[in-house]
Amino acid sequence: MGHPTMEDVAQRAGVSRALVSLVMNDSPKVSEARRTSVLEAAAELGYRRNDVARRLASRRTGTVGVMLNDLHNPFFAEIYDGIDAGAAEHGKRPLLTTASRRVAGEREAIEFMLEQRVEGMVLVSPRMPSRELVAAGRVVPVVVVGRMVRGGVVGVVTNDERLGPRLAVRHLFDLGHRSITHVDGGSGAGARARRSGYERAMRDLGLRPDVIAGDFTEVAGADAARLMLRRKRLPTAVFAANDLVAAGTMDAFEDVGLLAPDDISIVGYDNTFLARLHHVGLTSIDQSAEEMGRMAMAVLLGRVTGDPDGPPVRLVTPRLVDRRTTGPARTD
Amino acid sequence: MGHPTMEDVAQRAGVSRALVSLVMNDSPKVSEARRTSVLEAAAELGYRRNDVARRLASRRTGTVGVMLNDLHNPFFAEIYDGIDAGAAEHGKRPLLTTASRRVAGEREAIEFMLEQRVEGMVLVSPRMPSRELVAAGRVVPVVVVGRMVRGGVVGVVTNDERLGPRLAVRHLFDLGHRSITHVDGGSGAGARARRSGYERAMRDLGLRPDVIAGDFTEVAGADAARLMLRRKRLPTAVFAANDLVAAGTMDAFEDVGLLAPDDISIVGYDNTFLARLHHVGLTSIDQSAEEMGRMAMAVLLGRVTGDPDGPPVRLVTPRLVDRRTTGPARTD
DNA sequence: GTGAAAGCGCTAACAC
DNA sequence: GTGTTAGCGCTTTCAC
Repeated sequence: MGHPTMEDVAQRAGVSRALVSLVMNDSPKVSEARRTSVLEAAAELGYRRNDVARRLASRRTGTVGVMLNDLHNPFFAEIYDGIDAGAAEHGKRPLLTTASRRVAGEREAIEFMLEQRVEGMVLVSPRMPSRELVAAGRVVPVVVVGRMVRGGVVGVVTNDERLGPRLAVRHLFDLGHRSITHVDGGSGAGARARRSGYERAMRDLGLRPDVIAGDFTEVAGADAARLMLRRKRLPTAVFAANDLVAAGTMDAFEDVGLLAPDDISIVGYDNTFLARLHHVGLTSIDQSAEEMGRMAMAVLLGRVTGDPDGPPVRLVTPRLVDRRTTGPARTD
Repeated sequence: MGHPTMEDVAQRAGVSRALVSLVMNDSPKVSEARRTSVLEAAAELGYRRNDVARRLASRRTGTVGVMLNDLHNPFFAEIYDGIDAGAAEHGKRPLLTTASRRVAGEREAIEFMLEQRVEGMVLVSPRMPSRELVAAGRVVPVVVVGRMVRGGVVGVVTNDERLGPRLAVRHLFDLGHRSITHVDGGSGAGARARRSGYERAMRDLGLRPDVIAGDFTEVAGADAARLMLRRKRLPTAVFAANDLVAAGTMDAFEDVGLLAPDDISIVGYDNTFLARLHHVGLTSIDQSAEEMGRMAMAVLLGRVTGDPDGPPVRLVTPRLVDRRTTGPARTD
């Protein structure tokens, strides 16, 4: 097979293998003459270091695993931007994996990363039981993004799931809405906390919570909307588990001629580019994705190097971004 | 450091290291008794195979590299679905990397994958010069998705960039449009071919092409729209390089009160979920992303195993999906 | 069936 | 500065 080795380079340059290694790692204690001839030999041979061997020999992999639960959710792409930037700043290479929103996919991804001997992992919106996350956290440092995991074994970066829904509900309440339905995220990461936050916020205002089971996808949002349409009374507003759900909900309502904000108000979550598109103009709860990603990497690396700076749980403060899908409650 | 090794397992089970290896690889020639005791010992120790060592020793990595140029473009997520499925079917693990739409990012990603000794790579929409892609293709089998690369060294899966733009232009022409501006993809993958296809289609209909330089992003689309607005005459239709550009264009037009399809018609490309959202309802050119991903993996694996089945270049036939952003040309 | 032994390509002391 | 020598944790003949 092709790939030349250090041995090949060493022979061609007439030096020892160790010297080649030193050159490849930019060691200062190599004479300029040697360095040049080694680099020349390497170039001629098309040598490229074998990171597999390197990792084995040096017993540090220099890579951190990153699992994105769903590549289709733009929110995760934004989080990844922060993770990637954070990793680059610290000289680490992220090993990116995905789970396709399946718990089995998450297990496979985690197992894969562990077999690659990553030095730590950041898991974005995993839906597996906390117990399993903690188990993973006992093998290597782990930071979970997008949901709470208690016990202090794994680091956490997430937004305040009490405040976010409260902002949404309060905003709608102030617009006169009293009948606000929540389409939740089903078994998705943080869905339960978000639902609880919603329920609490509703009760605090003396309103009756109304939850429809969903998932963090457009399809789930559309299904939920159709379910609402079959009921005898339609809510005046919908608080969706995330922007995708909101989009799906709006779609299905639009199919029967109901438009936001005139016929029904809609609030999303995550403030993704989808919400920001002017002709969508979705009112949404922002939780600064990129910053969360960067924060996750910072927390992780602190734990990897053994000197954590700051607490293991970081709570980001969400804020409401008011756009065009919310307005005064319709009066039937 | 933690991680137990095969040696540890072997000692605990009272067998040799080789036997443990056989068990871990499900070799049939191991007695049931041994197998059980080895697996028990492994479980007790929390043994997890070290894939780094495994790959070094077996000199096959079993992984194929996948580079997605931009994690934010939903089109790529859909392509990845196909790639992932294809890889799974063939027992390969994809090693996912991203490039953030920068050529430098692409080089880093490719270099990284090569250092990991991937058995092959599929590069989704790279914007680096063909020369570099061919160079990479001489190191390991490479399949490029989303643009043409000639010479037969690297495999190619892309759509017919003559037909796609032609469908768009023809559709608009049939609706009475004669002034159709193309916002192109700048230096993005396939942007040039798409632009040429547009120009040719226009000329074939006796129309004068009008191109505004862009990029495959919403921002570029919005910029282009604002540029058009500063001109003396507005086209009656816009053919955007992709759905993101189309969305950005629509946004900027909407800012000044111009709506599709009444004031201006818009056609996108890729038919992503964005176009499919009902309240966007973007007319777009579909190129079956998932199938392309699956195809790419099939072509790649054929080349990896040395028995390519079928030609190295696969041309997918695009089709127009007519939605709500295109209508009769306005008559000034 | 099972074990011994020789690597895989590299790093990291340690001598010189 | 440069070379020698052990490994890193595993796979893979090849005997027994």
